[in-house]
Amino acid sequence: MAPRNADTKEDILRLGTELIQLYGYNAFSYADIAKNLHIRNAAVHYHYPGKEDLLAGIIDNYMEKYRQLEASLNQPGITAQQKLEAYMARYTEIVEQNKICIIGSVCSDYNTLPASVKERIHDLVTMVLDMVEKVLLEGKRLKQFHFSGNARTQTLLIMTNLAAGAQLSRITGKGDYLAICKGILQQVKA
Amino acid sequence: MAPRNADTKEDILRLGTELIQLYGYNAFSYADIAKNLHIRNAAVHYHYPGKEDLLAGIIDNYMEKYRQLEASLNQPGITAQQKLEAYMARYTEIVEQNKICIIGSVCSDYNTLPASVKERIHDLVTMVLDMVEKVLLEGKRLKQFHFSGNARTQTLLIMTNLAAGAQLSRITGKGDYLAICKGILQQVKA
DNA sequence: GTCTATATTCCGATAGAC
DNA sequence: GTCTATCGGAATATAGAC
Repeated sequence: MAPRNADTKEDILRLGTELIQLYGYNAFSYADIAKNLHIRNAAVHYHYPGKEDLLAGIIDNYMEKYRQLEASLNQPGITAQQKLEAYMARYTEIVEQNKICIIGSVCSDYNTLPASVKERIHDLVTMVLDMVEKVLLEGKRLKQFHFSGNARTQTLLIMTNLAAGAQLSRITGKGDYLAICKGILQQVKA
Repeated sequence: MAPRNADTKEDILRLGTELIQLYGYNAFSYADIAKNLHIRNAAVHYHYPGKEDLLAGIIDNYMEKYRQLEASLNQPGITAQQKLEAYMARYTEIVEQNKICIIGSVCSDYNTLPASVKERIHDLVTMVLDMVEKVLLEGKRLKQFHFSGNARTQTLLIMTNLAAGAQLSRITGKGDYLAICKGILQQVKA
């Protein structure tokens, strides 16, 4: 009666996320997941009927994690700089594991994805950009940040630095990524 | 005696490049190329025995194009800003065709590629970064550019803005990419 | 240099038993 | 919820004729 492993679905989600970040959406298969979790191909299909369902689940889960991070940062006493650094730390963790962020990874395949998944990706990107923009605006208002131009543009500059910085570090090494992080903070420092 | 089409190899290279930039390395097949060029699967294998050979050729060709661009810019009377804008224009052309740059595209699959291809990608990235850094240094020396921090870091910031900017524009629209371009020039303007 | 034909492997997916 | 078994299709790749 009790399932052999009640968390299989969660395990698939976690592993799928990892495989996308390490090898890309089109480079891993249900067989890879089955092998790693010591279950059969069919069991994966039970939880996620199609690969696109799995991708949708992974993106939803990624959004949820971001929402949790934002909630945990919305506490009195946390400065805008600390919030920005917390967002940056997400990318740093990724880089340290030789991964890239989900968005950058699926972007190569974006034009091959069904509309429903594209929408989810769009929602995820919009959400993250809005979160960071809010932090930049807060920092500027409290004189903790300084930047010319509007907050939206500065957000775009920072997030593209981080996303492609993670990608680049895979090719040229982590040093470049760290230089980028320093450069970002330098630019907005009051 | 004369081949039906002496430029088949060139056509394959051009189309392969396009498919990588539009759909990603793992999302297109030799069948796609054959269909589009109205030749057979086997003919593609004749010119490029394996898909990795094709990828290697595409990267080599991409490097050559960059070398040509740099050579065409190394003429008296061309300002550093004009050079930088010429490099940026490459990305803008890509964005207008809903493509992303080769490097960003293959980065998702990087960990699945053979060492020989990884080295080529590394060489390409190194070359492009060096080219842009040279332009930034020249601009600073001639007081055409202003930026704090070293030229290498500024190069990393700019190139990650462009690479991920192209990726992002696929998801949120070209407006964000254009804002990024304006932001880049704003940052280095003397 | 391109073709036909085919080999092999893998992939995503499903039916039906347990 | 997981299994065995299997299907249809697509991918990479090669042999050999023209």
